[in-house]
Amino acid sequence: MITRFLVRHKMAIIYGSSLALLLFLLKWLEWRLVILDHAVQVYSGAIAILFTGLGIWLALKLARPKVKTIVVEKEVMVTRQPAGTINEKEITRLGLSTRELEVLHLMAEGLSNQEIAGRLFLSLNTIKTHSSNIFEKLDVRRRTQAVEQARKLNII
Amino acid sequence: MITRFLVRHKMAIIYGSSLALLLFLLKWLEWRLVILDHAVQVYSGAIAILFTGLGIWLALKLARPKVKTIVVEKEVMVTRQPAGTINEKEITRLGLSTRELEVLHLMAEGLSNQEIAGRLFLSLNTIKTHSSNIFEKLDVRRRTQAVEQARKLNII
DNA sequence: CTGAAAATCACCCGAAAGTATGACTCCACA
DNA sequence: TGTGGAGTCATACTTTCGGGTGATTTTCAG
Repeated sequence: MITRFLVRHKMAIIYGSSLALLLFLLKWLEWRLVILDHAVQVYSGAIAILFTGLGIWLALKLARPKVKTIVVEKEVMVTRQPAGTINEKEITRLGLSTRELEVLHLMAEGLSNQEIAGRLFLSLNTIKTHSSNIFEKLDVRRRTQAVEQARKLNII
Repeated sequence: MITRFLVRHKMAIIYGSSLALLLFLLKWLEWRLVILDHAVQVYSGAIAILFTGLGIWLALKLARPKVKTIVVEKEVMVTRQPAGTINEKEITRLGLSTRELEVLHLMAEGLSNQEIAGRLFLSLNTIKTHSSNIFEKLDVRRRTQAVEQARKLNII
C-alpha cells in the first residue's frame, strides 16, 4: 500500500525532497551570508543557477515523448479466379434479363444513365428502372457496387 | 492556440503551479514561525520560481523532441495482376497522392463518399475534394469511370 | 526557418442517381 | 383467353455526386 504510493509518486517525492534539501541549503547559505554580509548578487546568482538546472532537469524528465505512428501497409495476396467463363450460371441464378445485362455492361464502362439511354435508344427513366432492378437483383445500392459485384461474380 | 499550448506543456504547467504552491506554503509557514526580516526570502523565492520557469522553458525549447515511433502493420488486400507490377510508374506519372489512392481503392469497392469518409475517419467534404482531384488527374468525370480507368492503368 | 505541397474541412449549387409507384404494350404460355 | 413476365415510360421525390471556391493545418524538403 505504502510502497505503491511511494512508487506512484516517486517523482513528487524526489522533487519534494530535493526542494527541501535545497531550501535547507539556502537557509544555511543565507545564514552564512547574513553573518558575512556578503554580496546578495552571489546568493541570487546561485539560486538562479540552481533552479534553472532544476527546471531543465524536470522538464527533460517529465517531457512527454512525442508519439509518431507509422502505418505500414502490408500487402496480402488474394486469390483471383482463373478468369474463365464462369458466368452464365450466376446470371440465370440472379434472374438478370437481357436488357438488364446490357445496361450493366454499359454501367461498367462508366457511362451515365443518360448516356446509356442514348446508347440503347431508350428513355432515361427506363434506364433508371433497369438499374434499380439490377441493384435489387445484385443486392447492392449503387452502380459502383453493382459493377464491383458483377466483376466478382464474373458476369461481365 | 492557447489550448494547444496548455495541453502540450501540461507537465511544465503542473510542475510550475505545484512549485508555486509549495513555495507559497513554505513561505507562509516560515512567516508564521519566524518573524524576521523576510525580504531576502521573498526575493530568493521569486528568483527560484523565475529561474525554474526559465529552465523548463529552455529545456522544452532546446531539447530535441523525443520521438517514439510506433509501427503498425496493416494488412491490405491486393489483387496481383497477372502482368506483374505495371502500376507504380503510372501512379507517379499521374501524381496521385497516398490519400487519393486510398480513396480510389474504396471507391472501386463501390463505397459512397459518405462511407469512405466513415472508413477513413474524414469528413464528407474532404472525400469530395479528394475524389474531385482524382477525377481531374485520371481525366474522367464520374467515379465509375475513375474505377474503370484505374483498372485499365493497373493502379488498383 | 520558410515555402510548397498535401491534407483537411466548409459552403453553395446544379446535375445525376436512386426510390417509389403506377401504367401501358407485347408476347409466350397454360 | 387471360395471366404474368419483360420491357417501356412517366411523375414525384430524396439522396448522392460533382464542380467551384476558399480557408486552415500538417508535412516535408531545401
